[in-house]
Amino acid sequence: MARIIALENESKKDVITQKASLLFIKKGFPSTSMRDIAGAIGVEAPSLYNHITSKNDLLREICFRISRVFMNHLKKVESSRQTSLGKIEAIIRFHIYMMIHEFENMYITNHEWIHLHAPAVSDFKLQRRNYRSRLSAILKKGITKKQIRKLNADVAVHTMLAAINGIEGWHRSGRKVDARELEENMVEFLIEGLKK
Amino acid sequence: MARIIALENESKKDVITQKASLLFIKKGFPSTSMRDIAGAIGVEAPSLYNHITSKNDLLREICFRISRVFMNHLKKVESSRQTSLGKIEAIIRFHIYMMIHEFENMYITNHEWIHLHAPAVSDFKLQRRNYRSRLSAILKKGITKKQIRKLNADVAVHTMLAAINGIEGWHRSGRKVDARELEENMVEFLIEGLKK
DNA sequence: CCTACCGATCGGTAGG
DNA sequence: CCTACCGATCGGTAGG
Repeated sequence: MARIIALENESKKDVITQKASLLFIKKGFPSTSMRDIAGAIGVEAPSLYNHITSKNDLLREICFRISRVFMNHLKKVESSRQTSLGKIEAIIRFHIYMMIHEFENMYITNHEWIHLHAPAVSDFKLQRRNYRSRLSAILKKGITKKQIRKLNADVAVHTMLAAINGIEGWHRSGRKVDARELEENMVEFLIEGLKK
Repeated sequence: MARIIALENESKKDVITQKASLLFIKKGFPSTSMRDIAGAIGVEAPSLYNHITSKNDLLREICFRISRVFMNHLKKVESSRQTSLGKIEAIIRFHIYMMIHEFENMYITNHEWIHLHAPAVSDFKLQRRNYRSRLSAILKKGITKKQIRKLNADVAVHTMLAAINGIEGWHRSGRKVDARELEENMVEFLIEGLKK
């Protein structure tokens, strides 16, 4: 019984998060009011607070869930038996996959995290910095082993991640590109730019 | 005399725009209040309205000035005598230059344009679309002439522009990278990815 | 350039 | 899940 109630709460919260995500993308986090979210669901704003803690908490959960997913993936890649270039390609493909299949939460994480509150915002920045410096380490190893072009590794990491995050422009403009074609073209562009 | 007053008004307006830009970057456009801007200058909020029309108008002027600069540059490149790859490199270098030297206004234009009001927002999207499809045309010509790798041109345009706009991450994190090193590494990465 | 102030809207709480 | 409502804050105007 307690189990059923818990499940009902979770699913209602998921509905809120989902509707909120779409509005955050459309209007931005600060311009989306709790009344907007409530209206999209069909309830009054105060009712939302039976399921969530605060508007900012909604944002926090989205950003940290995405952050966790990338951290877990990175750990697997780091401990895999592949060349450095192979690892980078796996990471690139995973970022592309996430931009396509988790677009809403990716967009919000990439753009609205600045509105996180006091401890969360610095935790988030720290995780991000850590993630990128570990990518940088993989690139540097690949450069040493002459698999990767001699580039400034930090510049290369920022460049390739930004390029992939640019897939958002695709969703926004509503252009029709096959996901597979997008992935293959982007991977070729980036890998050929990196490959020695 | 009228001339002098006009110049004074312009310069005061420039101060407002400049201070507002910094706040828009730090807090986002919607979360920046007119009181924030006024406070940063040292006046009361209503005083701002002697120099500007509205908060949204401030955003509009920033976005359309940047848009105009890119359109003018593109026109020059299009009519220049260079290979397609040469044109693309010139455009890449110009985008990098702008991201470094006009960072504040570039950041706002890239991120906050969604908050533009009714006719401006669609004008802006139209200009953007037009600009990108003209870059795409240059790429396609380069592919036909076998100067450029056979890629989906729209994907390539989005990818390279997003990559360059990613320079914002650099400013934000406050990392120290020499502008010249940043430019050369990024150009090499992107051009080698495009070159046949 | 200011003070005084407007109507609207915000996130969130009380109480049921 | 609702109504009723809070204090705060918003963009902007009036009037000087």
